[in-house]
Amino acid sequence: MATIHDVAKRANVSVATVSRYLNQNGYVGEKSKQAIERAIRELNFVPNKVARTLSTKKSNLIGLIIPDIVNPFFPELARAVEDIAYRNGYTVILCNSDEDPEKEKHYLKVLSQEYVAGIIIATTCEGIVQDTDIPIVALDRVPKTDLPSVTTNNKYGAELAGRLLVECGANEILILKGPKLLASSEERLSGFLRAVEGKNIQLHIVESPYEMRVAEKLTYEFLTNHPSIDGIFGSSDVSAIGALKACERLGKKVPQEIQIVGFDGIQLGDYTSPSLTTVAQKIYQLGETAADLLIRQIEGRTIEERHIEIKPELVVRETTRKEFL
Amino acid sequence: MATIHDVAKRANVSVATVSRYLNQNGYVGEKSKQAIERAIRELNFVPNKVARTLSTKKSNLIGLIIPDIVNPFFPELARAVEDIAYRNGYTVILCNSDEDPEKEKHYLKVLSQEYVAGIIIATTCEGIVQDTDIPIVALDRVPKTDLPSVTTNNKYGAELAGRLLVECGANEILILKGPKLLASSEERLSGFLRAVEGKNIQLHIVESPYEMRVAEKLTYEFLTNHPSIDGIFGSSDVSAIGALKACERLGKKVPQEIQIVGFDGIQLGDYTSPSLTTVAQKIYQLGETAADLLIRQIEGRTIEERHIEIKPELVVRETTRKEFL
DNA sequence: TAAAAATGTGTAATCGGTTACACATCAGGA
DNA sequence: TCCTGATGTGTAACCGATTACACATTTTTA
Repeated sequence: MATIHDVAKRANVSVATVSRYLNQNGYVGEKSKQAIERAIRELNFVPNKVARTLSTKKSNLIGLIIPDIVNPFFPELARAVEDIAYRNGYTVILCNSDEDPEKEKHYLKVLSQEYVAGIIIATTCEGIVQDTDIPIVALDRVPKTDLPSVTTNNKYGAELAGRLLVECGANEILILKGPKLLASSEERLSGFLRAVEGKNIQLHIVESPYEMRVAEKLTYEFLTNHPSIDGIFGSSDVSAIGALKACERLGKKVPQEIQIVGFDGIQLGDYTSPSLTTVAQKIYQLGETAADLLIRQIEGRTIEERHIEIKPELVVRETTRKEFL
Repeated sequence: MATIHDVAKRANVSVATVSRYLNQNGYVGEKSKQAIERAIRELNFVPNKVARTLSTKKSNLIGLIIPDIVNPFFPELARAVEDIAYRNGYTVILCNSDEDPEKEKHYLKVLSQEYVAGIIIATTCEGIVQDTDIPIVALDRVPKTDLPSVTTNNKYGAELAGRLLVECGANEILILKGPKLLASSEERLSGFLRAVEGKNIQLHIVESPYEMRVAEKLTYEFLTNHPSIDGIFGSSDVSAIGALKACERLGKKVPQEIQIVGFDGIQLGDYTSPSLTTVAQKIYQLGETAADLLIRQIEGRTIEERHIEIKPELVVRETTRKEFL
């Protein structure tokens, strides 16, 4: 591999000049420029990023910390981040935290050792992030700190779900609430409640983790004891799909006997039968926005908004009835 | 951030000694060791990976090049790779190639500029990989070169699918073959054919990309013209699920009127209704094995097998009939 | 036309590690 | 007792870039 010194020698200039040419800062005369370009071509020179990073203390790497890429919400997010990174000359390091503070800490450490240019973190991270001067953007789940963040307007979205179920004639609704730890889960609950309050609807609230099997089991049990339930709000699509499975097992017709609305808009919801009506987060847009915000920060450009909220969108599919709309 | 020099000074030894201590090579006396440990603790010293990489020309980064993380096959693969990497002190750089040779080339270049320790590549990559001395493992799709590889035994798997359809009484089968470019697609076809040949079964072969919507459309049209088809083999789960959707739209009962078998074993197949019978690749194991093989190579350990094949497994769910088994 | 500003370039230190090599000390075997 | 090999340590070059600073030349400006 040719180095900048080889190029300099061949072009009969100093390394400083080559470096200036490469980074397009400082002055470089026309003649030198030509010579350098020629030398670079002939030597097939590619600048060494590691050396550059060591010197400038800033790499072209972006760290992406998410709970688990296998969770269907995250691939699209990761993809969006990667796309934007790619377009801006950055590369993405993928970190699965499993929401484990130890792993989070480990990755934060590793990433800073790698001099990453910035970090996007979509995980609860209990105030772990603080010490560093690396640009960070919080995604989807805002930690308590006041990091720049990109989130979905959960309350608004859940309200849409609530209104839809009400309009479609649900009278007794089971809410599969998400884990207490997640702020988003509480927001969704409160948004939903706001939509249905005063509508004379009977509500049941069950807390369920965002795992299909568990949600299925909980719903199955609950529906067995409360057969008159005719509407379910899953605080995540995964729970909603679990609920859908439970209805199927119980022989309850969806949407005729029970209507279901999820939240998230993961691809999966489009492939179930019946396909899932849901409040779709604009996942790609979330990732895109976060990456954009991060790169802005990295490059020291001005940031208009530090906290960006993206409105989700109701996607009416087959687990709710159409006749009312 | 403290450097190795700070540690050396504080421990009253030379940087060489500290470095030896850090890397556990060369001799370090007991006294020096104690002093160094103390200094490291007091200074909160963390070695700078970038400097280390520059010096040794080898980082702790592993590049993972896949077509698209959004494709449901890859998150689990990526997760497996990341898990193994994590356990061995490596970190994963995620690259989506979209099967685009330009992007592949770009990433290969970037990764080598980053001095990645190794690369796992799951993409067609037309002989692009060759020049380098970076350890590489081909995953899932073997390029023509003789890179170490980890693949699913596609022929065997497709044969299982064929046998199952035959045993379950299918007489006229539609094969949704994958893209010509993919070797695996041809292997699956040939495996399937081997299983059904001589069984007096009528076959139709349609080429379909691994995209649900397209597969759905193609199947819909084909079934409209060939209503007597009673079995479908999707060369990927995604196509099979598309086919399932098409059957649903046509009012064909699955598995009573048409039976469907997919290939891949993506999570999605478990959540459709009816859930998809499929030949499941051991996706996690594929990723695990590839990562393991790569790290072995990186660390210069001996490699028994350069080409590892993993047998897939029939997962009988609800798109095939049980009574025959 | 002289001073000031802009342009062009090179030298050498620096980023933070690794490691070849030289050298010192010490134990054990002949 | 002398030699040999193991043990322990430091000096300084090196990995491949960036960049502050000094200096030379050319162009503007007054």
